[in-house]
Amino acid sequence: MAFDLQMNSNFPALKLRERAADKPHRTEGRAATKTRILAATEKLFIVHGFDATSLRAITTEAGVNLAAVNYHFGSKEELFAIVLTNRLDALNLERVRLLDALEAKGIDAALRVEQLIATMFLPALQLARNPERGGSDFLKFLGRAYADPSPFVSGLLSERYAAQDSRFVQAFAKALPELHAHDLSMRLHFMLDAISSTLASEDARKLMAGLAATSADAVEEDVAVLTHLAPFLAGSLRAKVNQPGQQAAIRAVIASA
Amino acid sequence: MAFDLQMNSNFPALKLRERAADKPHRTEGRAATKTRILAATEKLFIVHGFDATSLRAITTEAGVNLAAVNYHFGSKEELFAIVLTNRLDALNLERVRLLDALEAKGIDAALRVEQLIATMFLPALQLARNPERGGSDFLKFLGRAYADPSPFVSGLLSERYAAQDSRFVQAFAKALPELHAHDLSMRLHFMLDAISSTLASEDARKLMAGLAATSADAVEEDVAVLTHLAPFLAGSLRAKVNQPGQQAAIRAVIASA
DNA sequence: TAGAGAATCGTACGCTTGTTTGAATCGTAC
DNA sequence: GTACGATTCAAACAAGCGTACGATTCTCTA
Repeated sequence: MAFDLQMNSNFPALKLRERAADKPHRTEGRAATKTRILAATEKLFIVHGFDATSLRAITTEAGVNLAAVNYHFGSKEELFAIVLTNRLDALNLERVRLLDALEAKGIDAALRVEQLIATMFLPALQLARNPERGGSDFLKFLGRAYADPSPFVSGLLSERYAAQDSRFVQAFAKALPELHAHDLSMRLHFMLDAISSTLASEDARKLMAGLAATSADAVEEDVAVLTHLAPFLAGSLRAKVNQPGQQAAIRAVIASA
Repeated sequence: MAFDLQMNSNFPALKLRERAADKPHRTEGRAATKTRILAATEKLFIVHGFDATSLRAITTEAGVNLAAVNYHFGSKEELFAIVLTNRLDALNLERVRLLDALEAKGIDAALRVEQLIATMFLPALQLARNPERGGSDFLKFLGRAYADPSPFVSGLLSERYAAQDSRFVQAFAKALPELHAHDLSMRLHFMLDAISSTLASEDARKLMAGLAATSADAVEEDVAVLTHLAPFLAGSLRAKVNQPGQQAAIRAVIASA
């Protein structure tokens, strides 16, 4: 298990030095530039990812001068670090808060896995209903972030959220004691990779929207989505290897090759 | 279902015009340059993907002149199209051949899903044992190809292999008649995304290598890998929504939020 | 052996990238 | 009202990219 428990990241991009722009002379009389840059960055990141989003595209979208990014944020990486942590810190905080609550009240042994899955994904669904958090774009953002191929993005995520991730790995390990550690690790990786690329793609989100639309109430929306998602994922996590007959079926396929 | 059945792709990058270099003057007296470029391209693509692999990196790795790529292949896209189809045509041909064989002999109704999964992944495992096909690097290559974010790569794959993909979608639909078409489509997407990013990552491949290493025989290796993979994936495909008690468990989580 | 065409080479073009610079402008406090 | 710091601006920087071109070298054929 390659997780370590340090909470404060020392990821280079996060050593945000104090910038001149951080102590504004004027009394915050519309510091619109920084805000507009952040919004434009998020919007373009959702569509194109880190590498393919240029500073020129961002500043054009925001209607500000090209040099504004480096003036206000220092570099492209520092800008994206702020955009990413703005959204994801809240998410991960809420996730562990919910996990704490679940573990405090004790969990149904038989449905532990489904409840852990619900705990992982409910905060995202709830934040996705808050327009201040980007509304339904929040899910696209999430998918992009965890599927982004840039070493900068993946490094940032794994450094900053290692502790929270480890909490969930341990909880799943307790809920699935018969599963070897490396099998569990593989399956969780699997699960998260799949979720990420699904959230990032347009059609899968439409499916989820279809599920949610059947009920107007917010809670019922979450129930609808999670009752489709949880058994599906739990089924894969709980699957047993070497069921009787399966070996024979697979050997039959190999034989016809 | 957005598949169409045309076999011959008209994807722009595949309209490979006849190049001067294709009809060599000399009787193939070491045309090492083209081969070395192809090998270097594949090697670097595995590590960095399409966008992040520059022609200068390729030609340096291959020890040839920068202009050699455009001379022998016309463009970066045409070069990568050849590299990709070289490996993937053989794979997909073998996949449908195995599917034909399976459908001809009739499949065990109860284990249909496992057998279809085995049919999808066995050819990759077998090719991965052939040193001429890149050995174990073949799996990394596969993962990179299907996880690559470049529109060029994803467009090439979906255009060229749409027919084969459709064959498997139909076979799964027959094996899982109770699953709605859009649920099946979502879960298959899920499955393939997960497999791709897993193959592309180093640690997951080590896990699979660990499984395979327990048995020396080639067939037993495949059996070991597939008996771990198939039930896991089949479990997620077969999972039923709205099992009794699950809704309640999920509502309990929401209540503690 | 001479010539023709294939192959390689160095080099440069045009473009885009992130970043930097120095001057112009703005807002506020003295 | 003037002076100062914060902010904006146009412009340019160096570096990297894919591609193209003309000259040179190589290799086989006539």
